[in-house]
Amino acid sequence: MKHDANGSGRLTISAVERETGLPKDTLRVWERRYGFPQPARDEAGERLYTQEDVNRLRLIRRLIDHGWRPGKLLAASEADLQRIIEAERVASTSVAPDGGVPTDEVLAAIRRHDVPALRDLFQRTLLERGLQALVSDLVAPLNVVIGEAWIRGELGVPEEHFYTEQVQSFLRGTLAGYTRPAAPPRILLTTLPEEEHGLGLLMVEVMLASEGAQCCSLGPRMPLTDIRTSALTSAADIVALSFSAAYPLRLALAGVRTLRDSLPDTVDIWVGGAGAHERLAGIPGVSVIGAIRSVPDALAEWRAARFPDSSIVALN
Amino acid sequence: MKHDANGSGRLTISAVERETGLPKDTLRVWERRYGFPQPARDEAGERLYTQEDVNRLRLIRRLIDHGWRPGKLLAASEADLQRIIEAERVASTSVAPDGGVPTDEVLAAIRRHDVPALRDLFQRTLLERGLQALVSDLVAPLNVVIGEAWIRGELGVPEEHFYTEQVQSFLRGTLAGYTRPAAPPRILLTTLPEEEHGLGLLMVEVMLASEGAQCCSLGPRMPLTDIRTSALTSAADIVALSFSAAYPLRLALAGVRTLRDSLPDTVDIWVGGAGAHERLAGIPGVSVIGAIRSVPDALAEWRAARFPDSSIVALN
DNA sequence: CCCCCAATTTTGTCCTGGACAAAACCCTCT
DNA sequence: AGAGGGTTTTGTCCAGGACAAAATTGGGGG
Repeated sequence: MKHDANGSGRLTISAVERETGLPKDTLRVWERRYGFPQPARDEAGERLYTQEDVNRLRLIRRLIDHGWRPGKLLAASEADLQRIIEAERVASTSVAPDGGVPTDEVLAAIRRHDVPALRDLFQRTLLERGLQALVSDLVAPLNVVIGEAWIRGELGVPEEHFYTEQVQSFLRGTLAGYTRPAAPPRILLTTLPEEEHGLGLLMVEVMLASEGAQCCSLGPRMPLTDIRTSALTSAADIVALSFSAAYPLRLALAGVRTLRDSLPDTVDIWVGGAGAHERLAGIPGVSVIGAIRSVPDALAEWRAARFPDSSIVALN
Repeated sequence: MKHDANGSGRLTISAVERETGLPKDTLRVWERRYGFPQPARDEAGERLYTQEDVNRLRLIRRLIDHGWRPGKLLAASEADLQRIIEAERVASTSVAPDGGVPTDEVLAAIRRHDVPALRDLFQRTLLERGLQALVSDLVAPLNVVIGEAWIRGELGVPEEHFYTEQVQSFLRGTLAGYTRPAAPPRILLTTLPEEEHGLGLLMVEVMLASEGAQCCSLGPRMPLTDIRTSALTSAADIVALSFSAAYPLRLALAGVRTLRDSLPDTVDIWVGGAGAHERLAGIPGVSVIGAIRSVPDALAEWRAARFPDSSIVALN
């Protein structure tokens, strides 16, 4: 059992895996193929990375997530990397149209870790425009803006976590204080095991709950077999899954197909999020929710189909 | 790039790592040494584990976390394991005196995925006994009970997720609606990257916030260097870390030591949770919070030391 | 011109089997 | 009973080879 922390401030390979999210195997194969990083070794021949290595690896990882190829990045000099970052900055700022969202104000608050400022913004938006608008017109665009700021290096990991945490707290809090007469459908919300982002799920839950649906969220990272049993025991009408953009389409297709086959036809499957590709809609019994704002429509449609004459539909 | 999901329902080694939390290296060395698990192989010679394997590995992991030795467990027959579980049951039921916690009622509600029942219970407890008692006298014991029930096979993964999700929602909701005049200290809450359980963190946040401290939670899984920068930019007085029982002491020691070294002496470090071993208290400038109920005392102590004559202390 | 399909390169993950240090355990001696 | 020292257990690391999936490139054909 080797230890991680080491008086000299050097990091072992597992510490680097932890800090960067890059698997050990990948770190070793990069070293073998591209000569970077090239860590020192301790007496036992084990790798010792510098903090410098870690910083650069994080940057490289960010750029890979944004479509750059590892080979390029690992062969790149420091100057090359700076040029690439500059290119990214230009590309993203020209694309993002912030429709009425106080982008700079929010980014500043996040950088300051300013809890009250964020909560005020959410609270104000909630009171002025309502819960659904808060989610679809403020939180959803903010997510995009923040993702982009992160790529440009203007926000770090903790800032992103901080933001996510604040949004989740606020939405959950609002949800908790908000009860309506329960109406069909019963909806089970979760993500597949590789998907650990729970914010999208919560946003959907808010949209659904504010229409009176009975939501039961299992949180993220649920194994397929467990989703199945859970849907059956909770007598769910709909299973809602959320996919982030980073989720590989192939895995999503495979997972949703398997789930579809293992659930009765009476249970619908809804998929949403940036990673919910159109092709998922090709599977019978699976609906793709294109944008968060269209959740209420999808719900109304479901109700109209199942309870054509009921007042349930009129509820909304 | 091998894929995880596989039509036949078999799992690759990385899928098993994900499902059980056991590193690939460990899975391979167990196979080599103890002959379990002994997965089939695909055409390429890669391991394919069964769902059965995963279930047993999960159980074994739980028992290791409870102090059993891997060698025993991996050599054990199915009957041996049952006997060990039985021993655990006896030990746990005799130790855990459920002081007024409606254990059976809660377990039944969880099995039914009964959202209203759980919320009612929390709401009732909140109104009758207050927020801090809700956390320390209901949620904390329930966590133990549910962990034990899981070991005995009476609850599955989705049930545990469901419970966690409901508790988190309720606590966050209550917290969101609860504002007090902000007082020192400023506290940064998070967990180290290997620790993904955020419930303990939230419980601490509730205890602290209800004493008027300024909490800033980053959620779980924060890299060490980011904790450092974040603590500095948010001018935190205290960094609070949570460790579950499964967290290896060695890693906790190493992580906390590194963090301690990288933060100024004016910033205290508090560690709590079932994995917060006494030995962590040996590091100067690190306090171990033994039980969730002692959080308010620790806070009062901090205030008394920093603001001996201030009314801040009297606030509580 | 664009779209689709096949060949090629890139890239991440898996494999084996050996090694070793830290942790846990066990035994003895005070 | 507690401290100290030896032994066993256990998790993590290494090298370097292999290979399949993804991404890219290079044609044709509509």
